[in-house]
Amino acid sequence: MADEKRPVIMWFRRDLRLSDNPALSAAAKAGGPLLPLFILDDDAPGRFRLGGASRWWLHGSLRSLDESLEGNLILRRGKTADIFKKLLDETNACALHTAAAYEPYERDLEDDVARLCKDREIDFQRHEGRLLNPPEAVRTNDGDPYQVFTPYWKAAKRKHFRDVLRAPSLKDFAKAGSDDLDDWGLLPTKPDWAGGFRETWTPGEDAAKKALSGFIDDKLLDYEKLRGRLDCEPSSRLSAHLHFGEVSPLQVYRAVRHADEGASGKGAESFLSELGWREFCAQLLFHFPHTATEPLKAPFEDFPWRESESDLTAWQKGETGYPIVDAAMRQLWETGWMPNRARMIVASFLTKHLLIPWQVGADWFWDTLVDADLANNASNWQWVAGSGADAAPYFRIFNPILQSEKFDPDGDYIRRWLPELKALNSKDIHAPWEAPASSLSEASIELGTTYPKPIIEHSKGRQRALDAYGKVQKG
DNA sequence: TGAAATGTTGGGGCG
DNA sequence: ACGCCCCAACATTTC
Repeated sequence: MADEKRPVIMWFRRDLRLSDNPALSAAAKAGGPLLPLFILDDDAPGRFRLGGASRWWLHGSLRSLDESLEGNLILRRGKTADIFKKLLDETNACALHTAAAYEPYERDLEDDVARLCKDREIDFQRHEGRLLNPPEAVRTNDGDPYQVFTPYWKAAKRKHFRDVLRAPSLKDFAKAGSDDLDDWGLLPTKPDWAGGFRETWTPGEDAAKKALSGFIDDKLLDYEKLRGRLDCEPSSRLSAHLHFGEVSPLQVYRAVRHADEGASGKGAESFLSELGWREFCAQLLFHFPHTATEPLKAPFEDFPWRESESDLTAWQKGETGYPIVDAAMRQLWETGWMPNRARMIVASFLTKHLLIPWQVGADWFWDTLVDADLANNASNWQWVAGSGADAAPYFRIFNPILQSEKFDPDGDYIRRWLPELKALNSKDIHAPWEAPASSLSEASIELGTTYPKPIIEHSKGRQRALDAYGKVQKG
């Protein structure tokens, strides 16, 4: 076995937790002093480089992980391969453990490191941990990857899942030079746009566990009934915790199943299917890596998208004149997050009413979401746009007014994020341009001044989208 | 996890 | 009592 004195590296990536971390448990058992490492590789091209909101979260998550490791987390910044060359020379490490990654760019980095280790006869081990099922594991009878969600999830749930792992006890740490986290500049300074983030979120493994148990105690039972509602808070809000691996999908799966014993099972099943979508998206990106930026369905390469800087800006700033869209976009800007239903509504509005490419919307989400995740982002945008797997048919166009009436019946969500409409009554708040003049003046609203008129009329936008779709069908 | 257009049915008002 | 029309309510088709 390994020389007792040679350190064992645990390469943390998006698995910033101690419990149920197979790579960490293996590294801890390996014998040598543990060298926990995180690398910030900012040379990543375009879509693979961390967005602004994610950076804010990562800072908190690393701070929390370092505390759990009693200040022993080693931080390095630069090209991954270069850092390992140096670190392996410095420390004479004998082994390197990490959780296997499944995104295109990350896999390349991982392969570079694997080669490096092979050259130096260092034991490199990839472990599971990011997903319930590794992407290769769930296949159709023909051996192909699934492209339809329902049969995918049915097959995925039948697989055997390992047991949840306890956090290993860690005593013997290796020493090595580390950057100061504050020098990485992950937090915004001028301007500090993260005030709403700090009020809304606590990154880190402890907070992730609290969020999970809080969700199970308070929301799971009614999840099926209330999912989609915007005025109450049916969401687990676990997305960013899951993205950074502060909690594993297996921990979530087991906790929810356990809590549900004896109950109807409806809430649990419906919530776990969201976890299923996460798995489904991850395996789609794994098998079809080009879908990070290109449509899965080829005809969409010729889709007649529009280009409109002013429409895009209105959407980004939450000034489209459709309260439900604008409320969601403001929530995103202020807190780095919005609920799934809201994401569908704003994505449908951008790609269908405005005919702006889904990639442009995905870019904005990438920079503004604390849970920005390459696989989820690409697959879900393509799902809405109609170019993806098991996608919504293109003619499925959300009516933002009906969605608003259905999922925010009293307008509470709108009022929360659009203070300028605060005084408007519940009946008129979904479509202020149709409100009687008296309602508007009572609420001190002047359309076009205090709140915009709709940038496009719904029926016109709908018709224009249907025409564009017709062209794609012909081509 | 859509919405709109179109079709069908049946109760009730009315001459 | 009867036929006619209107229209809400629901179902089906279409985009």
